[in-house]
Formats: sequence, C-alpha cells, structure tokens
Amino acid sequence: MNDSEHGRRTIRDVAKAAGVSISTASNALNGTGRTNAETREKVKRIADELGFRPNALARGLLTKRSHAIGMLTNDTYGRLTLPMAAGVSEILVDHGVSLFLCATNNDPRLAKLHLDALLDRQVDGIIFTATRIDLEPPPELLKLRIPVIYAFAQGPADSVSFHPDDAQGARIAVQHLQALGRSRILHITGEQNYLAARIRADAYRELAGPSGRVMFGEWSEEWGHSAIDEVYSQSGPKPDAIFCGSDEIARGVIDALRDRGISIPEDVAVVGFDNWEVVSKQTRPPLTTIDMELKELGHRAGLAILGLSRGEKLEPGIERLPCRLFVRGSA
Amino acid sequence: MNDSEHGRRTIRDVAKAAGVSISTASNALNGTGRTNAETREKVKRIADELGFRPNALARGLLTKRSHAIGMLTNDTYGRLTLPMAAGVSEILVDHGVSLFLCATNNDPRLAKLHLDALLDRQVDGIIFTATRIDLEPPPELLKLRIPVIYAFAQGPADSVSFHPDDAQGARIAVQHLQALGRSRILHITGEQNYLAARIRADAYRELAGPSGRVMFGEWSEEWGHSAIDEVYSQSGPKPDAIFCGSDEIARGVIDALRDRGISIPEDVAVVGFDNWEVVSKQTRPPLTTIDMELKELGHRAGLAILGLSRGEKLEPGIERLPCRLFVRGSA
DNA sequence: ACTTTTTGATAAAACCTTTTATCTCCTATA
DNA sequence: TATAGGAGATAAAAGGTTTTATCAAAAAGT
Repeated sequence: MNDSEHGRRTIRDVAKAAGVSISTASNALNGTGRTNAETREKVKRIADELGFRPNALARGLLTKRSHAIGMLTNDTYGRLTLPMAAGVSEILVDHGVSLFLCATNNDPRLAKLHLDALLDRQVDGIIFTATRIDLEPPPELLKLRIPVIYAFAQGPADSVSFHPDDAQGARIAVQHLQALGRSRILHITGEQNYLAARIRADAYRELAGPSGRVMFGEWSEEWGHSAIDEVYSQSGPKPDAIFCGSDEIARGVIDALRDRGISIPEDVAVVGFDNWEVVSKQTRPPLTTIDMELKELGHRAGLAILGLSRGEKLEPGIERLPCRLFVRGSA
Repeated sequence: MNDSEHGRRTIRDVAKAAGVSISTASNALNGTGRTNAETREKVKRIADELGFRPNALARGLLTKRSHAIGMLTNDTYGRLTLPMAAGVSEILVDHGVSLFLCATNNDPRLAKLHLDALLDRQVDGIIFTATRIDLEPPPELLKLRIPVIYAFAQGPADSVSFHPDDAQGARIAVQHLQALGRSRILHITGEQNYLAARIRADAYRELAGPSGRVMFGEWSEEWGHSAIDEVYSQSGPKPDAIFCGSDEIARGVIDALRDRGISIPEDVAVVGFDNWEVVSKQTRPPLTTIDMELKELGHRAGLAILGLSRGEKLEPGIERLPCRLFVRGSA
C-alpha cells in the first residue's frame, strides 16, 4: 500500500499516513492557514518519522523563490574569492539558501554560459566577485530582473557594492609605523593600473607628506626584492620603515633586507597587506600586516543579497568595510 | 494581449506565438516525438526571438534530474579544493550542469545541514573532497540513493575515489634527483599521521635504499628550516639532494640552506611537492616540484559523477592519477 | 473504394508543492 | 430559535515543463 522505498517521501505520503488532506499537511508543516494544534503536532510527528523533506524544486516552482543564489567570479585559484565565498556561504546556509559557484576564468563566453544557467535555475540573486575592485562585470549582468551584489568589484551607479576600505587600511598601516616613531616611510606596492593600489598610495601620501615615496611595480615577491635593490643602490637617505602593497611584496622586501644585513624591525619596520597567513605567518620575523576581512565582506554581501531577494531596498553605492591591523613581529 | 514584461517567457508564450500547442512546441525544441521539419524550425526561431529558456525547476521536477551536483568540502581556504572545484566546474558547465559549493569547515552539524539542502534540491550526485586523502567522510554520505564520488578522499569499499598517485609522484621526484647523479637523498616531509606522507615516504625508501632517511614533521616552512638546522648540527655525511613533502617545506629548506652558504642546486638539489605556484615560482631559485594535477583530478571526478548520474556503472576502487614533474631551477 | 499505415499535431496527465476559495460543523449572539 | 461568525478541514488551481495516449488527416497498400 505504501509506495515505499523507491523514491523520496512526498507530502502525499505524510498526509495519507496522518489521515489528513494534502493541504492540511502543508498548512500544519508550514504553520500557515488554520490548523488545530493537535493535528498540527501529529502531522509534524509523522513527517518526522517518515523523514519527509519538501522537494525544493516543486516549492521553488510555485513560490518563485528558489532559495539559491549564484556567485560569479572571474578567477579560479583565488585566494581572494574563496574566503569571500566561505563568508557568503556561512550566512546563506543559516537561511536555508544554497550557493552556486561559477568560475569564469575571465572568459566572456563562459560568463554568459554560467549566467544563463543561473537564470534558468531561477536563482534569487547573484553575487559578482572579482580579483580586483576595478574589473568590469560582464555586460549581461547589468540588465537583470534579479538583484545583483558586487563584492570586491564595482557595479553601475545604482548598484550595491562592497569593497575593503583600502584608504583606511593604508592609513592604519602608516599610522602604526608613525606611532613607532618612524618618519622615513617608503611605500612599495603593485601595479599602478590597479585602482586599489592607487587608493592606498594616495592615502599613504597624505600621511607621509613630502618625504613620502611610492614605488609601483608588480604584485610579486620578486618585485619586493628588486625594489630594495633599487633603493639601496641609490645614494640618499634610507627608509626606517616600509609599507608594502601585499604580503608577497613584503616578503620579498624582508628577504632582500636581511640579505643586506639590515635587521627587522629594529633598522627597518615592515608592514604588509592582505594577511595571507600562509605568507604572513611564515616570514621571519612574522609579518605585521593589514587584513581586509574578506570573510566579513562575504558575510555582508550574503546578507545584502538575502535582503534584496526578499524585496528589501538597499542604499546604492560602494560600502567600504574597515580593514584591521594584525601586529606580528615585523613592525 | 501578450503577458509581456513582468516575467520570463514560458513555453506557453512560444506555443502561442508559433500558433501550435504546448506539446508541439516542446517536441520541436527538444527534438522528441514527431514534428514536421518546417514547424520545428519555426518554433525554434520564435523561441529564439522571444529569448525563451526553459525553467530548470519545472523541468527537473518532472524529469527527476536537476542537472545540478553538489560539492562537499571540509575546508575553506583550500588551495587543494579550489583547483579541483575549478576542474569539476569546467567539465560540468559544458554539459549544462551546475555546481553547488558547500564548505563544511570540518563541522559535522554544518555537513549535515548542507547535505540535507543538497538532497532537497534533488542534486544528481555529490562530490566529496577533503584536504587530506585519509579524512573520514560524514557518515550520512554513505547511505544515499544518489551517486557519490570521492576526490582526494576515501569512500567505502564499493565507492569510486580519485587520488593523486603519491607513490608515483615520489618516485619521479627521486628518480629525477638520481638522474642528476645525486645519491645521498634526504626526505623531509610533513606529519606522519597523514596517509599521503607515509605513501610518499615508502616510495622514497624503496628507491633511496638503506642510505635513505625520512624526517617527518609539520607541513610548514618553519619545519623545513629546523629540519635543516637539525641535520647540519649533527655530524656525519651531508645530503647532496633533498626531496621535500611540500613546497612550503622546500622553501624553508632552501632558505635555511642559503643561510648556511650552501648553493642550490650545485651543492644540494631540492625538489618540492604541490607545485603551488605562489610558492614554487617565488623561491630563489624557483622550485623544481611535483604537480598533483588537481584540476585534471577535478575533471575526472566531474566526468565520473556525470556518468554515474546517467546510470552508467563505474569500476569501484581508488583510481590514482599520475603526478607530473615540473623542472625549474632548484634541481 | 476501402482498409491499413504513417505523419503530424494535441489534450491531458504527471511531477510536488503552496495557496485560495469552499465547505461543514459548532458556538455564541440577538 | 434563527442567524452570524469562527474554527478546522479540504478540494482545486496554479506553477512550467515533459510525456503518454489519442486523434485527425494524409499517404500507402490491396
């Protein structure tokens, strides 16, 4: 009689076993409509015994809410993306929402493919993340009927974006060095065509004043090395502190300084950026650095997309989340 | 008349616009049933013009195939997981299948939560990945009615698992060193309670013979450092090559050797493991290392889960995928 | 000319829920 | 006592698609 073991239990099975109609079962389980407390408990108990779980596809089809959101990212090996994704997921799972991960490899064709698939699945919203805050999102993203959040990326004017507060991050780095009594602070950072690099450099300049010097280069350890070579092969005053644009650069800087017999932090204090622990904890001395709190950024993005998908209105614009200073040995 | 702009186009809209029934439209679009070539083209053209895309929820509800699979992983910041996920995704997207990413943080409660959500969404299969090949999967995973693939993790006896071939990886590392004429090869690796570490160590011992020596420790740069300190503070013959269990260890080893004025690869050749480019490319000299081809492993896992979800049978057991040697400067 | 096939199209059922509108029965009110 | 109102339950519709069974018309066979 029971159409038992060949598939999942449906609400039919629950209703039949409880001796009520399907609608009553549904109402009892969801607390909607009017139901007698007694039958409600009974239905719930039986559903539990049967291990009933509602089919999300059917539910989504009817309610127009799939309780799934898509995350579109342009990188694959991302040390930036993954912490954010973890943060997003952490928030979503508590609200019964699942996450589709779509890596586009910076390929527009792939981006379109993924985006179409997400729309076909009726996702309630999309989070777009990137490896740099000034990367253009795929154009299709701009005219969707579902909400979109930009995390570590910049959307159009009326959209909601979350960025780390690069300027504030740079400021607390420089202020920390100044509080240590350093006055000849150098800034060695990555490529100038990265907006984040320019923002940080500007913030640095404001605090460092006329004695400040910014060296743009690459986001690599090697650049840290050769930057130091450059500085120390020239004549003129030497820095007593260096603020680096990334932990990798900082590591190159520290290695190069040590090669020259310069002791850290006594002779030169060094501050990094990223708090990428696999680097920052392994340098000698361990790196004092700025953490962008990417997981928290993911949390915020997750909460935002949840809100939007429920129809709430959000202030458009770029919200900048504060960075945090991690003091270790290098400064 | 057209219920135009407030929602997506449905197959109804297509049928109406083409002047045919819903069933005909469906048959025409899917190439099922019997349809006149002419009407078929017409329907397709109109569907295209209208930008019709079928609702995946409705389709999945009926066909019992959601064209989505779930990836359950125990880590968050995974440099192991993410390349695999990228590989999986790359395969799936070409088959119109999407990927749910679920990070469990090693929390059983979270694992259960995610797993239930995946089942509610009627995923066609699940890929379980972990940060180490000998991690126990959550017990709920063992008795599902849907197919499960274990990637970089080990399932029960009758399941399908994919691992990197650690033994072969260790062999090509040692053989490469031996081909360079090195005979006193040392193996510095990570924690002994990792199965992968033991497998590699065993393979190493077979080739290195009685002169071989294995030093277990931690998976950190620091351990590479202190291992070298230990070796060189003892008397006795010194190695002319070192095979390291990870790139991070190798980096610590190289730094420590350089501190002692030992030149690489002339005096001591060093081979790493992982080919984690952010480390291997940045050491000086750049690291010769073993790549586990994690993306390829993801490809294989993706293909496997696709096959299983279509009802194909797969040989159970652990399939070991070959590693590859990347020769750079250190050996 | 009549039956049998074949072709092309369609109505309707099914998938599993939620929700709206109805319906019955009971209690309270005038 | 008649009526209004409320509580509790349910039938039925809806959501968008695929698929099975049915049907009509045209083509082929005798």
